[in-house]
Amino acid sequence: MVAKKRAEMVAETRAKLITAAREAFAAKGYAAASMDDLTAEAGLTRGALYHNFGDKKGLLQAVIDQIDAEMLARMRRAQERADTRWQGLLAEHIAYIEMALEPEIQRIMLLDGPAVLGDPSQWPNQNACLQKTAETIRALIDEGTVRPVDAEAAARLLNGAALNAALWIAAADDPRDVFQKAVETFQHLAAGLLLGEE
Amino acid sequence: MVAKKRAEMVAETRAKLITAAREAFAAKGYAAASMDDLTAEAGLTRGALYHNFGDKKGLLQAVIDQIDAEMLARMRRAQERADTRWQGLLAEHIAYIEMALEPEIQRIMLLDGPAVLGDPSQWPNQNACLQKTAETIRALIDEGTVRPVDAEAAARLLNGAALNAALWIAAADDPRDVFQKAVETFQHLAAGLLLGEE
DNA sequence: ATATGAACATACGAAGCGTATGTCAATAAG
DNA sequence: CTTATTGACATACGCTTCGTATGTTCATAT
Repeated sequence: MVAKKRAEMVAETRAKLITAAREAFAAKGYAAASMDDLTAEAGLTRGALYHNFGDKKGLLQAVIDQIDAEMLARMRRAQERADTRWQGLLAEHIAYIEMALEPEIQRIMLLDGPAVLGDPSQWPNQNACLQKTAETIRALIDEGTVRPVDAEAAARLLNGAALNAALWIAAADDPRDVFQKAVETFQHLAAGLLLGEE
Repeated sequence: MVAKKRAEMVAETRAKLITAAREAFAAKGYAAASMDDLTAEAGLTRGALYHNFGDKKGLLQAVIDQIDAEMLARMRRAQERADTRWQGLLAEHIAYIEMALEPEIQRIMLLDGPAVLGDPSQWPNQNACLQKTAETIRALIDEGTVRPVDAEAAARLLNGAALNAALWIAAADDPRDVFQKAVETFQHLAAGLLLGEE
């Protein structure tokens, strides 16, 4: 059955372009990645690109959506493996820090993405990672583990701390050593949200 | 005395270019800012730009150095006004959050800068804000207020949290309300670094 | 007085993006 | 079964922009 449905062919074309774009954006950065080059890499031309994604930013958006979904899945798995909900929250962020170590994620999600498309939390995707963290924090507040702070605020600050930790680690001479320090400090910070017995 | 020294004229040219670039980068973003346009705005041509700054990235670097110095001064003033060193640390970051509310700082320092020049901590300027925070934390550890964590790690995570808080506030419908929530949550998080009496 | 070099301006070439237009095949219509 | 239409690309074009190569002017050194 060589013949393929129309929709299948389109999906295949889009997938090839997104894959080529991921590699090009990760390797050269968004601005330096030529659309002629990356479409040729996928065996196509810019025509296919503009037809399917509108413009260069549209392609970046599609790449980001794909990566974001993968990140969300990994965070979810990390959280599910934890014993308590609180440890799940920590595990979630440690997973986030680990992912941010990958050059591809750094370049596309943390540097070029926000610069080109603006604040991630305003993305159509609604920033699934962030939503997920806020949800977890809400549950922790309800069960009395965490102070009654604003869940979204807490999620944003924790994510920001984790993000910077990742950037720091990535640029370090000894990533392993720095990773340890970052995680330790992160846990102390996060503990500031716990409901003490004062 | 109309005649100016050679060095003065050069400094003036550089200042005019940097000023025009700040406005253009802030208004349109780095990528969309045309060097023909911004040099014309300063009453010059691209020749002056390439002579003084090498290339477009060099000009961005100069703009960033200038803004970074201003930010450092504001953080220093905020810290000096505080009663205790710990409150100084908090005041420093609240000042940072406030600054990051300005579109100019957001666009240039938080979005385009890292995307174009890479990780801020690797900048020649050595990221004065970060160094300053780490220094303060070291002092707090020495005086026994803060846990003996890695000072640089703590500085990075706190800065990251503050940064994301600022981005969040900037995109909010009601910045004042969100600002309150962010600051409150930030203080809880930071308190996680304090040496408890456990 | 002349030479030299700094501080710009002008001119040129190359690359890249977006659009406008063309082509082909698949499906819908009659 | 024939024809019209539309989707899915490819090709061609113009415009903008960047970086460099080449002037040009003026101050300062000799």
